[in-house]
Amino acid sequence: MDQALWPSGLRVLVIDNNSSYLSVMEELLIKCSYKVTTYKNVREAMSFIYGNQQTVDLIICDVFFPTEDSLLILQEVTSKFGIPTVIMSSNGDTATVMKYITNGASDFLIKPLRIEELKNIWQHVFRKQIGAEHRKCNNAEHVDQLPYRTMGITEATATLDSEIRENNGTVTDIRDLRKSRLSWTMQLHRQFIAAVNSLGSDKAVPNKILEIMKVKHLTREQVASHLQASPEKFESKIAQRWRSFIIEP
DNA sequence: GGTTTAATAT
DNA sequence: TATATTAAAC
Repeated sequence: MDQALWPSGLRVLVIDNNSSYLSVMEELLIKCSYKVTTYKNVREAMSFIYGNQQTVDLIICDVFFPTEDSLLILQEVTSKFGIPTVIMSSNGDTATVMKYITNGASDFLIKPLRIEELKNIWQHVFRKQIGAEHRKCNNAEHVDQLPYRTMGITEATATLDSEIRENNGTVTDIRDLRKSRLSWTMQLHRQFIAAVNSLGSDKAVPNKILEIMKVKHLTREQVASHLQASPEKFESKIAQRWRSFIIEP
């Protein structure tokens, strides 16, 4: 293969709680002549990204089952900074892969990763950029405006024109007189999840979530309702019970 | 008495 | 099914 064709120096951030596999990944990626940064948890990795903006081109992240909210933190950051994310897992059942891909992951790779696969991951960086340009030209609705549970990005949905947005895409107002009830869009849901995560899963109550989200015309009741329906909340509760079950039987 | 959550309604 | 509303529980 022609070494010159590879985008050497691509800055890759790897997140995996298994430190031995983290070093395996680092070794493989360095062989691809990428620049590698490694982190053992999502939280630290995200603060690195916030502190060093535009120094990461691609993120490779392990699925941290059962605390899947890490994926949602990733989503928030990647959508904010436009960094493509590749998910890796030893378990590659179709439902799981589908779930991550439809939630914005650029690729889903099965462990153990071969260097042949890593040599090609740079394509996601370009694909993402091209996709963004394409969306701009077509004046297509943004993925963030789709309902957060939609399975396919091709599904047609009316845009919420009166969702007032800032430049970074953050929803600041949900008022829409055409709609009788609120629709939780991808972006609104991300902000919700970000708020839940910034509190703990134990301290995440409707009032505090609402306070952090800073979305005009969003009510405590709406947040409460969403919190009940939130699969993330549900799953983290299961995880919590799991832990307490294991620790104190 | 406000807030949260379970249950129920739409 | 997703969101809203009710009402019990905290």
